[in-house]
Amino acid sequence: MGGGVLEFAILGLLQQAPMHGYELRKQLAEVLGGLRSISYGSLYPALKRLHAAGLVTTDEPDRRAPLPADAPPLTGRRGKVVYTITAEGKERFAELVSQAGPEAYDDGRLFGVHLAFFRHTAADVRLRILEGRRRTVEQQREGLRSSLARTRERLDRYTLELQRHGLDSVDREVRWLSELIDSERRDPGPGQPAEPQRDAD
Amino acid sequence: MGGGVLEFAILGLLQQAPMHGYELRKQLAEVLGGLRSISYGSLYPALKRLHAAGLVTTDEPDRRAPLPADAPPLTGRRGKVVYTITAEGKERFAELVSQAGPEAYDDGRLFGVHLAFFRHTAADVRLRILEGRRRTVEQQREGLRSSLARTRERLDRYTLELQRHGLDSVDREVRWLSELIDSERRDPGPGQPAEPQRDAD
DNA sequence: CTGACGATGTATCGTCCCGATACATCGACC
DNA sequence: GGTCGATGTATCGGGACGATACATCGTCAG
Repeated sequence: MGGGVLEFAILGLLQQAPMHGYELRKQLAEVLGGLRSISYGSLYPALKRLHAAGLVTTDEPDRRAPLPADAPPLTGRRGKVVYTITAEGKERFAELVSQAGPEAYDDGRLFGVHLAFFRHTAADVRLRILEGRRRTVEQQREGLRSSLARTRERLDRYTLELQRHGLDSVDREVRWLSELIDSERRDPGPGQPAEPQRDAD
Repeated sequence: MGGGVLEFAILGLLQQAPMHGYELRKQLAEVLGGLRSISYGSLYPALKRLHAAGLVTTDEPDRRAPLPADAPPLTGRRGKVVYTITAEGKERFAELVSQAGPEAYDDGRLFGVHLAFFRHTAADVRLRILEGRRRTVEQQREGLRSSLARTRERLDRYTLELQRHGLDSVDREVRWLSELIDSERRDPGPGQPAEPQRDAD
């Protein structure tokens, strides 16, 4: 729940269709940045937590195979397990998707998941998340800049290059976000732009 | 030891001067990318492991203060602890610094630490690490490229943008590495270019 | 003088996540 | 009939993190 990046992403994928863990993992790798693929050591515990919380159900198929006593160890015949999102799960996902506070953009991974499911997000929330993310990254950039300015002389060439490259990446991220924001403002797409917001909690 | 990114970085910093944990943390944040600062929940366990392995010693100062019995709870008077690298620690650091295999560049964080301590690294090892890193990142780029080509139609605008940005970052990293490699080849700096390597362990 | 505050400083807890690994089934191809 | 690779479920040990508690020190206001 606290971090919960994975749970969020899993709910988002299961929203679209029920899936096996294996399939889930592949989709997850694509959605979450492409490089860093998710490990089973994260996935199955996350699914277990979601199941315990009643947000997904498992469609455990026939493990009623006879299995005669001639196979001594036989720790427990594995079967394919299909995970399906529950009504509560959909509710939770809708909640998560409408979060527009710092928790939605301060962590880059969480921001990535939000972005991946932006089509389930209202236009005004999208805009606030993008702007929040830009502010966060801009602050990082300022931190890096001043740190680099302070230590410029004391560092060797390689460390300097590393920092310069990092600063450049952050700079590009800001520009990328700015483009997204502009484009979002020009064409808000589906979702209410800045609606009532009267009876929010 | 397996991962051991932090241990490596700590040894590298202590190589230069003995330090407190607090100071270590600040320096670490600068060396390791600048953005992601290290947490105490990582730092102190790492120091404990290093201490247990005999790679650092602690200069625990006077905790022989009287402390009369009028302070009931008093879990155990904290004192500043200065960490100093041992001869074994220096040895271990020298080993780590001369690793030029996949473990040095497949993990980006580990590569970052290697780069941060490149001035302790022989010129030929530097070059092999940089080239290895470039190969790794190039493979990531190809993976991303083909994945993007495969799924281009099925993805919405935001996911697409995320992947495009990711691909762009990876692409820039390759170019950055290429510049470093060229520069390294033009001016190898200190360190033997392709030396004996006879009596390694 | 005193007390509040922020920087410095050490340390642990619960939890998430990861890499490695084991176990298991299935189709294809030789 | 045998092996290989893709599919598939699951656990283990350990590293890293955020939050938090505890403790010391200088400083500046009242």
